[in-house]
Amino acid sequence: MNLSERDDSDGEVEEDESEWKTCFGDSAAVRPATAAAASGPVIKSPESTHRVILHFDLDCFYAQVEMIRNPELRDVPLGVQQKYIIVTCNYVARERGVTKLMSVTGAKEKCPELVLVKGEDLTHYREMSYKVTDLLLSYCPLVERLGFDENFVDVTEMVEQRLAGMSETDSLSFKGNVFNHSSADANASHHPRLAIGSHIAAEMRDAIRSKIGLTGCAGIATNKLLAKLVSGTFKPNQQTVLLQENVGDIMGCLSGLRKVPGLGHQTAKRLQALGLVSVKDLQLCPLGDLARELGGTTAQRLRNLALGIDESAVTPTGAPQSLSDEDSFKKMCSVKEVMAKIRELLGSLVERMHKDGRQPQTFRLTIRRFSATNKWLSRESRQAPIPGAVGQKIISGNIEDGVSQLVPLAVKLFHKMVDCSAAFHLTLINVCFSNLQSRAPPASGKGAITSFFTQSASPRKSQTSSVQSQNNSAQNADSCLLDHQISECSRNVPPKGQMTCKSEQPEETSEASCSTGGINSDKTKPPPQVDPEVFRLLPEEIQKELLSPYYLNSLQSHMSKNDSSMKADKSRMNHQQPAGIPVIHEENVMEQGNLSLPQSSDCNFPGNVDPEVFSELPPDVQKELMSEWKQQNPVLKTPSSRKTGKGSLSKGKDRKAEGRSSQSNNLLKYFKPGSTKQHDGGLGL
DNA sequence: AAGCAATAG
DNA sequence: GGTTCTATTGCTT
Repeated sequence: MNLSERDDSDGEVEEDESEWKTCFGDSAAVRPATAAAASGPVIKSPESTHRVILHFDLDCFYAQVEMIRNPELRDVPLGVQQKYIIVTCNYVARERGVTKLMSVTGAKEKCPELVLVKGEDLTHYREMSYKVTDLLLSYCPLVERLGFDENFVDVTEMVEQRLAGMSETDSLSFKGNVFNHSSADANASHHPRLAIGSHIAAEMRDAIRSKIGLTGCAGIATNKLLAKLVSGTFKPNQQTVLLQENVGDIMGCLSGLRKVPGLGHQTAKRLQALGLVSVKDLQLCPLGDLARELGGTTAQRLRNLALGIDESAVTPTGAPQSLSDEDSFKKMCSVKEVMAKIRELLGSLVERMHKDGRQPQTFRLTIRRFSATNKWLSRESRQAPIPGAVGQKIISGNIEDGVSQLVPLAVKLFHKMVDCSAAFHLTLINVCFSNLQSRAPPASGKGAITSFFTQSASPRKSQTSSVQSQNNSAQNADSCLLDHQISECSRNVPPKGQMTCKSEQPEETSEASCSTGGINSDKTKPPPQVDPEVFRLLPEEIQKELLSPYYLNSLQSHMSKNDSSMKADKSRMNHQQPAGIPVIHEENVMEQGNLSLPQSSDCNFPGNVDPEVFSELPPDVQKELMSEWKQQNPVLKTPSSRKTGKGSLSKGKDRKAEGRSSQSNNLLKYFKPGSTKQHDGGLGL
């Protein structure tokens, strides 16, 4: 867990603007899949600056969780320890010089009174983490997790609804900080969407605090990159808006290439080999040079990142695609020890798997061998299918049996990697379940569709259950306007670089009292949990299926499930279009591309890609896209390999979502009674 | 489908 | 960049 500081050294303030011609965005945004809405209109716009993206980042997450579990830790310097490392610490400890990723001995030297809590077991953190995600999901379906303590939320649709319901934009204001502006300076009526976004962010942060008890930062901007960058500019427990006119500033403030999210140290090294060390270097580097070194699409993507351009979608994360447990140690060199460790790890993994409810199809064992050089690198793994019977055992709750049956499999894999007739020295073992399948619906016939809906019922029971009470009360957040000081971590920490940011003072959070639980918010619709709009669009047989007692039952027992990917699609249509040509029709964008869901016929050449746009792409990019598109089709196959003609429900979806729905892995396929509508009801329409 | 690299917190 | 314990995606075979 790494709630890293962003030390913004100062940098040249660079012009942003222009350069639009280069902005082909993230390649992901161009994929037929992501471009969503197969039948939607192609909007030619350099970047979707009308989007409103939120990034949430909890303050020293592990430490906060521990302080909730034991309130006596609130005011003492607290460090969370994994092995011999302080992975994070609270702000009291930070004041005394403790930093993240410091060795325990080093931290004790700095701060002898430091209280340590063991944090190797992630269970509690994971649970809290999902509570936050689920709470955000109760507002809006487009929530993407990034690690345990960060979430992106695409609130474009919510913003549009509120905007449409407003008579005058004069009364608008920004909540929280505005990057590089004083409050007097920033005119909210010039940036109505971001202004509304800042209010939504404030409401969500307040809900997270009042319902869950966690504080954190938020960034409000027009894409994920910028939202993430700006969310860290005022810490802790504050939020910041980034205006388009300041994109150049914030990118210029980054102290090095590594500060660009998505640019890791390997690519930073390769770029350094080209003589590029600063963000500005990357911005100015001729695309050809970059492309030669990294390939066309990567070159374009990196360059766009350096410019603050990022068309990548907020992709709903859903239930995890794999569950793993691991342990590291100084030395393990006997088979006996290895077996014991594998058993131990499998025990907790199987239990987690059981709670999840899905059935794993493949098992993987990973080891790390000791080696003086490159000690941390070098993980090796072997994986194998899990026999169906074993998988059944796991989910049926027979944990002991499940473990016992997996051990031989693990041992087999172990011997594929380690020759036990020779000496060995391991420093880590990891066990992992992946290819997680939801229970196959007993129904025959339209298997794919059925599972598309029913699978949602089971996953993530454990994590989600806690939110059930929150669903109802969440809509309340809108009307919650009572502010009150709580100040816990209320120091205002301005960015180190020079930014004349005006802040709301130590940001206060609105206090409880507004969280009177949701009374009765249940809407009863044709099928109670289904967005009526979406429902209307479905083919009749699917409508019938949704109304079947089987499905309704499964839904009703899982009211906490929200979000439909179809709903997600609808909103995606509005803002995720292939980019490419510098023509801006921002005002029109939102009207178009509604409700095209079921149309998407079977044309496999992406109907959503404008041939004109395509033809203007660099040849190598064209080639890459073509080959990607070719690979789309096989992905459609369900485990039973049928293409399910009417299964074209998922046609316009992005590849990730596609894979997920058909491979059945996760959650996120369920309906919740108009989540956004409920929230917007108050102020929106 | 398998294994690994890169990226992330 | 290096600690830990995860998790995801994309490349290569």
